[in-house]
Amino acid sequence: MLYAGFMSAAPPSAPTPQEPAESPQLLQLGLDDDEPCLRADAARNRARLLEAAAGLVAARGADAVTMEEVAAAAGVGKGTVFRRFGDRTGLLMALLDHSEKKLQAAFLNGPPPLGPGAPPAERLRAFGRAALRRTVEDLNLQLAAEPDAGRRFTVPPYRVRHHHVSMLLRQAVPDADCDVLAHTLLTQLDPALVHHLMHQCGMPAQRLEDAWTDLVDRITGTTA
Amino acid sequence: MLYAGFMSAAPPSAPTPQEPAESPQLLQLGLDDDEPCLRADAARNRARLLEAAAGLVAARGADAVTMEEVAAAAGVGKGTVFRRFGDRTGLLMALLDHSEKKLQAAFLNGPPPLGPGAPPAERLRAFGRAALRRTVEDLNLQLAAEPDAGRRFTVPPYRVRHHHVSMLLRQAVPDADCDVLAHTLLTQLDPALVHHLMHQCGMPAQRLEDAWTDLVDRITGTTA
DNA sequence: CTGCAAAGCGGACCCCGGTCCGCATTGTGT
DNA sequence: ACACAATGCGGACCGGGGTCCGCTTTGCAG
Repeated sequence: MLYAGFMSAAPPSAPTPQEPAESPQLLQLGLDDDEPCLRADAARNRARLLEAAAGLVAARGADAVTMEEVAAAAGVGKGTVFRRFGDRTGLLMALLDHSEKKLQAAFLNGPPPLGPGAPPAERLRAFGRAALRRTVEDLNLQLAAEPDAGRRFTVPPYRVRHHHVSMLLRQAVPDADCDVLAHTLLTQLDPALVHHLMHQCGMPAQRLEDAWTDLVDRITGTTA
Repeated sequence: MLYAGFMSAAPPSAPTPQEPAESPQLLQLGLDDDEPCLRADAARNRARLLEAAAGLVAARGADAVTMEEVAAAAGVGKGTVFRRFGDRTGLLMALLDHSEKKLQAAFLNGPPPLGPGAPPAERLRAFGRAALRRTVEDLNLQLAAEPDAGRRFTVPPYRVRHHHVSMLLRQAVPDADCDVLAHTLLTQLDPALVHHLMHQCGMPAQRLEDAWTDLVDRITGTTA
């Protein structure tokens, strides 16, 4: 039962038939809410927990909040939190779920240049810009939600991003090892790195966006 | 006192006057041992702890070993471990220190193509190859030693590597944002990623080396 | 050799994430 | 309406990382 609560972050919203294999087997026409079918009380508690957690995090910062506090604030027992969200990371990721899904929707079905329709290199540039901006929005939470080293790359949101970038790369530079290259690109959007560069090195957000663009240019060979 | 024990991993061995600013102010002619000047008993305990830790880790795997066990095996109190090494990560990093220092020495003063003398792009390729191989050697330990998100980029060994790669990049592609680019390159050597690619995706080590080479080529523009 | 400050020691202690299991709630079939 | 699985609940409990502070050891100065 270690992974409970992770499904909340996984599935993108809809298939996109216009481009080859845009989102493969993990399609699932998304009703906005997740969690297959929860018993009435369970659903209520889940909602309460998310609300309580959001409140506490907003008030005191993510890593000053303990799981027990969240449980108490939601008026449920500690066990309930863990059963629903698996672990601390799971709860925190659930808080980010909505915003992540919005981004996913945007690059999976949204309008170009983020969504399908634009040339791959341009979609890549747009993707980085969008992801970067979203990351900057609530860096702290995202930092606290970072899963431990062992799971960083297996967590659903990351997989979706990787799949997407990998696909765009295959279109732009068919002769490269796009799977690995996609990871390389994605690590430049890693909250921990963004935090380091902005808050510890004092770089402005713009510079990160520029660096992303430059990297995409170098990798794809395009210079636009 | 949070950072105690981290100096053990920091300083490279010697300045290299033959190349511009090879290792800037953090030069310090290195006697092989570190830890400024430890009281007799302290030094003895430190050694015992490292030995005990190494033994336990080798025997049962890094993350099956508790700090208390290490302390007990070394015949000292728990507090001593933490005073000496700061935290769990600190202890684990200390175990890796020797091997890391060897690598540092190799790319700071060693013979080309790793050390000074070869053209920067080639040094970069050699660096990745060497770092990758070292990482693969004791992946588990390295995985367990990974510091939490907040410190990943401020920990001395990383800084040294970053400084080095950054410098080589500045020589190879003066017009790029080498500071950021260096981070991007380095993340491809991250133990967590290497683990993921090799053990969860089943890639052979050779493929990672090739991917590194390819990435360096793309970024520097060289194709050798 | 002796005295004394500084450095080090160690284990009791705290905290928090995560688990477990006996009990309560649900909702379904009849 | 009732019974009875199945699902969920919650708080006691555990383990391990990290801290603290009264005591010991060290080593220097006289």
